[in-house]
Amino acid sequence: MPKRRITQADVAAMAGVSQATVSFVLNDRLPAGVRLSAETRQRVLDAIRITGYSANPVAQRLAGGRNQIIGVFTYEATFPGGGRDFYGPFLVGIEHAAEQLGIDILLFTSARVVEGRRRLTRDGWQRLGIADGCLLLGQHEDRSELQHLLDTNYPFAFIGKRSSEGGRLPYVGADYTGATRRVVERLVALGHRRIGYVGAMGTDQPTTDRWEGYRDALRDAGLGARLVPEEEPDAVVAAVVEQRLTAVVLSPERDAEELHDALARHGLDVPRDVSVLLLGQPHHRLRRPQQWSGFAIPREEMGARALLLLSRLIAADDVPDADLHRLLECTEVEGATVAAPTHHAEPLVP
Amino acid sequence: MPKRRITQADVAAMAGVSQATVSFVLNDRLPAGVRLSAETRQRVLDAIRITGYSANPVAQRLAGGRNQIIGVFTYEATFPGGGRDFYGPFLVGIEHAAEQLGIDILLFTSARVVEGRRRLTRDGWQRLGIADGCLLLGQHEDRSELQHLLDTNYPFAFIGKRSSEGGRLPYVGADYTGATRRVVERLVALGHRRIGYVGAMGTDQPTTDRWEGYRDALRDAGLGARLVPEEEPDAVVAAVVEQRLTAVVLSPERDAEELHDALARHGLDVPRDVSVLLLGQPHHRLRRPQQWSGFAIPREEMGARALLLLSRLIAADDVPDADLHRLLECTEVEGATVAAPTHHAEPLVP
DNA sequence: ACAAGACGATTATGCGCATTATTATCGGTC
DNA sequence: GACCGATAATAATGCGCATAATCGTCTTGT
Repeated sequence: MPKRRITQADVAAMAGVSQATVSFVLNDRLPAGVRLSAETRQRVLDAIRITGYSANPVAQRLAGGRNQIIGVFTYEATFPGGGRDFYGPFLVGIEHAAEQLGIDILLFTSARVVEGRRRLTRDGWQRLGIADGCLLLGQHEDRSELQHLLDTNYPFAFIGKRSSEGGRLPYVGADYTGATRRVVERLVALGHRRIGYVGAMGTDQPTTDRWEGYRDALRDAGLGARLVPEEEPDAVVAAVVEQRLTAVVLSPERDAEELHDALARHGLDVPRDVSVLLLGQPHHRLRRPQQWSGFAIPREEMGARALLLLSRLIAADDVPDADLHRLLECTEVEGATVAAPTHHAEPLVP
Repeated sequence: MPKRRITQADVAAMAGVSQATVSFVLNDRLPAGVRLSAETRQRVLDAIRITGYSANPVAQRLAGGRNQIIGVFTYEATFPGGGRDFYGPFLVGIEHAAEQLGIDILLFTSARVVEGRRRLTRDGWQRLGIADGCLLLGQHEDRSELQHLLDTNYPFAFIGKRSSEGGRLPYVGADYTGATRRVVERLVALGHRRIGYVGAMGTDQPTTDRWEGYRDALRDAGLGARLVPEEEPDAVVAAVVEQRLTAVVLSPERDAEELHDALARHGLDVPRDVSVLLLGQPHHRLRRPQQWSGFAIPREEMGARALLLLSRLIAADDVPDADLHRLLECTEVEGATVAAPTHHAEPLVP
């Protein structure tokens, strides 16, 4: 804030035109019925350059214009449990794209966390208005909020697939289903026949997607799905032993290292006795440098592309439906926790 | 954005008062010459509750009020080289405090990066105005920008010590000098006599502070300072050998792991032959889980406290000078890279 | 010579709030 | 009964911009 900010009125005075004219030139979009001569236009442009004018984003927004700010709302609290480890990469992608586009990022940290979740309260809705649009991320299922979002015509986009609300929610997600499928197919190709899915059977999109990929891959291979919902590592190990699993795919909320240790305590080596594949980056902090096999969610790219999508939605309201949704491929991670099943693990009499 | 946002005018209508009255009640601060009866006040309060009114932050700001948004400006680009690893923790602290205070965070990612540094251009200054105040972080020495900041009376605070501009720059920093001093004293107590400082002799505050702590600790112990400015790990090792150093303190920009490997290649073990202490968290990503000895900068706390300081500056403009600056203690990290010097490393004839 | 456009702008208004200046009413005083 | 100080509020203004509504001045056709 310089001593006296330069306003459109200042520019107008210098160019010898009205404030409105300056606004027209700046937005490069003449309302119907308004015309400007090339010469006037140039005078205004010169004045802008000389004065070093730059728009006041607050006034812009109040007057119903755009201000090159996009909001980021995370449903889950960002910190407890090192949440930033998970959200961080998305943020990096968002910021990277924002930098390219000359956009500022507003983090809605003021929305109080209730029961571990941020909510879009009345206050929250009001605050969204500061930004031209908003990116939403995190698990969340409050129907009324989603509906409200759609009703208001406020530009927004989700990071992470959202198939509810009749597919009208714009998003950029990752193809968990396909990635899980490929990972399982790889196990099958290696000779694994008893492959477990370790994780809770939730109703959230990532979980159902992963399960779908797992189930379909096994079905296509003529094998059966085996859900291991147990929470406790030792219970998981018990299931592995009991069902004579030679490989498990692991939901990323589960602590792979704990499982690894539990397996070791029972004399099972990874990957010799059991292959372990991680379906996405682990949500907890890794304590050891081990390279887990599985796949990686392109979180940075998701963040960046979501911002790009949102920009389009803000700029034009006639974005084709097909462009509203985008699934990015996950990268397979070779890692060191997968191997062909050892012979003795194979039942001699299937 | 609900269908029709509720404004102060709506509340006023319901309470049967004027819009101004609502504003007075909300801000809980009557301008000289204005009085409100307790009864009217209550009616307004009720109307606010019933309508669920919540202020429009944009209008608030345009009218010269506060809007509970604080900006964060980082001088260095946030990403290249995994910068977020360094800035991340500050951000976490800031966000944490922001959540407590009900404040939103605006990241000024729109400021273009020129020569690896973000700059506060005219455009940047203008954009700062969106927020009530701003936190600045990163190395930076542009005098004119600092002066401008002071001139405009815009509330701001630095994260990281800033002694320039006659001590008028508010900051929350870490006590590099004291931490370095204690680390060196610890080495001396262990019996080390030839302790090198590995790092560039820059003019930036962290560097000069660390050097000061190092130099003073050695001086007080009657020992001489030994700067090892070499960049190349092998060159550093050469200096270590040549000067028969038994310990080195390492500037965090240096890659400790590379140095470790270079030492190993020359047959020097850490910490048996050479103790290595890190003066702060390493700026690069660690590839091995080794626990480096040294000290840790309380980055999260710095972020949080800086936000608190900024809040005070925004709320009241009569903050005592003494409260404008704050140095936090660094935590000493025990680690596994320090040990007493082995006898054979000690010169028999000093 | 005069209406009908085309041309090139300007004036006016409002966004939602903070704040300043102003007004209205009443009890008491000289 | 005119005057004053309190009391309790309201009207008016402006922040800087986008945008709708309006207004001159030329040209051109007839």
